[in-house]
Amino acid sequence: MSQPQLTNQPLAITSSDRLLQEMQRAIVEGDIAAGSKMSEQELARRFNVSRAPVREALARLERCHLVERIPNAGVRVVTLSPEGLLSLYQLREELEGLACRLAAEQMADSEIAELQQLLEQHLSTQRVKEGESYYQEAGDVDFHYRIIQGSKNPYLINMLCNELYYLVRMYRVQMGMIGPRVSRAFDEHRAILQAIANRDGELADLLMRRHIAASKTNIERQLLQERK
Amino acid sequence: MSQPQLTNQPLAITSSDRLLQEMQRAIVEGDIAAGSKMSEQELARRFNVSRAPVREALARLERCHLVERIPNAGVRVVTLSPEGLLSLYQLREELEGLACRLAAEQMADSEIAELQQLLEQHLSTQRVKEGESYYQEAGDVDFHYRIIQGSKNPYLINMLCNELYYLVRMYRVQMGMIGPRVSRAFDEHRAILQAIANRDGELADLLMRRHIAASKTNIERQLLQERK
DNA sequence: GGCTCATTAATTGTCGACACTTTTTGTGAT
DNA sequence: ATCACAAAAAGTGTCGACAATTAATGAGCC
Repeated sequence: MSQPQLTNQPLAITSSDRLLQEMQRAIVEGDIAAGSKMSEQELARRFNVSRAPVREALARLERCHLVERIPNAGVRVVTLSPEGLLSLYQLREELEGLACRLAAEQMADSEIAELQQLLEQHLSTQRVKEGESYYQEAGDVDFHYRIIQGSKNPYLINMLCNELYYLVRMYRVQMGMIGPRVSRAFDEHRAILQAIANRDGELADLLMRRHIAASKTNIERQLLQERK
Repeated sequence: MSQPQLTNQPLAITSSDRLLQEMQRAIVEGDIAAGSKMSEQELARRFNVSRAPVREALARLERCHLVERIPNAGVRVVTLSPEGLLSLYQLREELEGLACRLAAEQMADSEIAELQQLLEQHLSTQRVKEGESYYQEAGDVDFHYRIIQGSKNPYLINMLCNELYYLVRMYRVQMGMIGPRVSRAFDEHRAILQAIANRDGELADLLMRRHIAASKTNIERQLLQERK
């Protein structure tokens, strides 16, 4: 039940890989504040490496939209905003909808069966550990991840699993939004998978869009609640 | 009527910017063969710079899917394939369709008017220089570019204008596909823009998907013709 | 006191050199 | 001749230092 592997490189091989993972985690979880500026030298000192791997890692962070870089002026962590969240989820709806449609065509029967099994397993685990949100998050990630992989479209996979995933997670974490919606999400997952099993791409597409839209409004509500 | 500016940095400021542009052009136009391996040292010698900016440029080339990098083993130019083309255009259909839907909501009346004017201008230029494909290409790029910008969704803009654009262009160029389809494409452009002007996002979405699908089958036909 | 401009400090971009990994070459055995 | 294994060559990853650019500091003027 471990966190699924979202990158091709199994474990940190090189220095910059380690850095990347550390900084991804730090930014996503807010250890490095949103909007703050990151000095290359400071990071180099902090992690006991040269500036070269730091630059490499920063370039990759920019790639997954966690930092913004201005030439000759350095990088700063992105700032979260309702508009940003909306833009991000607009894309997710479209892309994951497409992923479902393709998965309904491309996934092997064995892959679908595996995923069904995994889903039931998550559900039982969830029932035991009621309210323990981490497992929900892990299960949710796992489900979406497998469907995206099932689309067999390498560009789509790269966008969702490498370029957009961490920012989505950052929004969720920093808005304290890994919350309830558990049983409902499970039901929605099951319906989506059933549509895929029936090779009904259109329906799977529609259901996934609704699923993500629901998640979006859920976060938006949370966001408004904090500001009132 | 110059090539529209697809990147935020107006002109090459830093060394790696220059390198990036040179290599993008070289790869897209086939000066550096698809599938060939690129040595950092060799590139450094060839462009009279150190390896540092070369690495920077290569990282950005990877970002727009023009090269693939294997840790500790170097980078090689991507290879073109019918499957790759299909995957790419599947995404484009979806993303540019979304761009149209958003543009229908977000574009200012003035922006739409400008684009209409530009389109007519392209058409007249095209009629004069019948068959001169470059102008067609430039006009096409320009049209799509403006609509994408009109979506006002920064992630969508980045994906289409920075990450996918050059690969799309590589497929078109290396398959000798900047060809006819001129007047028809213009008509399709006009219909799409009209739908946007009418604030009919649904229709603009549909028309754009068809427009791209037509372009795709056009390239596929070309590809099959070459192999017969 | 606030603004402009020159000077200083800090940060990024680039360079050449070294350490480690991968690939190639070459040697010997089956 | 083919294959396995070892040595060498090439290439990537990392390091520290210098050059160029940007941001910060302070003096002078209004």
